[in-house]
Amino acid sequence: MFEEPKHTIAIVDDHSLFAGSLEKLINSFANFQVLFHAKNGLELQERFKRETILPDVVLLDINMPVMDGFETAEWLMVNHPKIKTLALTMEDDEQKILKMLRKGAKGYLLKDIHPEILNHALEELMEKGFYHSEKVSDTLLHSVTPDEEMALIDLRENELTFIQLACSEMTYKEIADIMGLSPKTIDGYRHDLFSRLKIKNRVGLVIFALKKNLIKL
Amino acid sequence: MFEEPKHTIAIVDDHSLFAGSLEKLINSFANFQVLFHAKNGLELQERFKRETILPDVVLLDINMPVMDGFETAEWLMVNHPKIKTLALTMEDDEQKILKMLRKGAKGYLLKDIHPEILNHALEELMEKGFYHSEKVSDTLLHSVTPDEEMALIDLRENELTFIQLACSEMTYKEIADIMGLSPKTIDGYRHDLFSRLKIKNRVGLVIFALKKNLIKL
DNA sequence: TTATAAAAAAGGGTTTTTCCTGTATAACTG
DNA sequence: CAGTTATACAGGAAAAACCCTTTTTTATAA
Repeated sequence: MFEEPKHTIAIVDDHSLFAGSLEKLINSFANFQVLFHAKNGLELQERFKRETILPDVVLLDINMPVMDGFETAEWLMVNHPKIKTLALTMEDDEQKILKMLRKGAKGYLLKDIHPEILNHALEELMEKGFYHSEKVSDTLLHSVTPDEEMALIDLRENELTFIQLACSEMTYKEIADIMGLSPKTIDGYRHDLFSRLKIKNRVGLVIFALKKNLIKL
Repeated sequence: MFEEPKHTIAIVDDHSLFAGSLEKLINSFANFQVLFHAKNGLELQERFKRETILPDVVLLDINMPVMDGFETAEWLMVNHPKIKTLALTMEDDEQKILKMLRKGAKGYLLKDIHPEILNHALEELMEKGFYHSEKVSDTLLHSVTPDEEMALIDLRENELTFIQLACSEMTYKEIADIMGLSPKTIDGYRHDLFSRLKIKNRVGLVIFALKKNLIKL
């Protein structure tokens, strides 16, 4: 019987227990095997320099200490466009999913995963070149269908911080103090976001943040 | 050589991949073995009814669909006080850790775990009766008074309507119009509720309403 | 009917939010 | 280099939110 060579996979994940078991799981699949395992994006880059054989797929966690999933995905897209990146994360934050896809990820999976789903995702990824779970499909639908341009808005780090703080009972002055910026700058953030998000006041901001999972209750 | 009986453990965790590998890991420990595995608190209860042998330890995830970690910990504390509960979760949310400990958990571990740490935690748990990771110890120190559950507040029909409208982007003037009341009356509602609910502004009101399910997103 | 308690309204004040228009500066671009 | 863009920041002013106290209305029960 003809034996097709297995697709190789690199895991980039800081969670040692999870990544360890993930490796075993993947190696049990018929068509896939783990090539190596890196703790963060930087380690991945180093491995790429040393290794002669590169993986077909990179399983990429978003939350990593040194070089996070976004940076790593971007780096992979620029430097190794043929390698398929499958984002893997706890969070079902719509913003993050979209951002990850824009950074070049070919698919997105929540870590709360069943073995069969992972296998299916990998198969799809190799066959069709992309994979999206149901949850992600929903997200994409919501962003494409004009549920207003709300979904397409990308927030800078400062803006995200501002929103999260504005969802507390702090005054803008207090927020400015915490963020080490002038109250006038904060007011600029506020005004800018209000018009971009088409909201009228701080209540609107809280509702936006909740709908987009930018804050937890 | 004398062989000491292993301590038994039940895992309550919705994440099948994680829980599965956790089980294997625990079974590899010298003094511990997994007795069974439940997907949520309800399933745990059912198992407890059926089984004659109960576990020494319950590894309890906070985030579960049907009966979450808090409820389950509380139920265990009331019905099986001898069983030690070790909370296990992604989130390092201070409030949740404290809440979990108040619900009777004997220890708290972040899921991002190393095998040795888990083993150590379990050993400590059996020996000393409790285990706290560094992070949790910090949290405990910082918490002077764990804020009590929001007191049960009874709202009149008008107040409820006001709150619901105030959770939109309307101004108080507009709310007054809709409710057919003077803006000054509405201001009275606002002021009264702010002091009763111990909140500082409208953001606080939205958060209260969401926590109490007075509004949906 | 009258006492009284609660709800509604108002008066009058301070603070915060919101909305403009505009400047300074560094970073990027052709 | 000049021109564009992005970010931080300012002043001023109107609107809304917030706070405290007092008065009127309304309901209702002794």
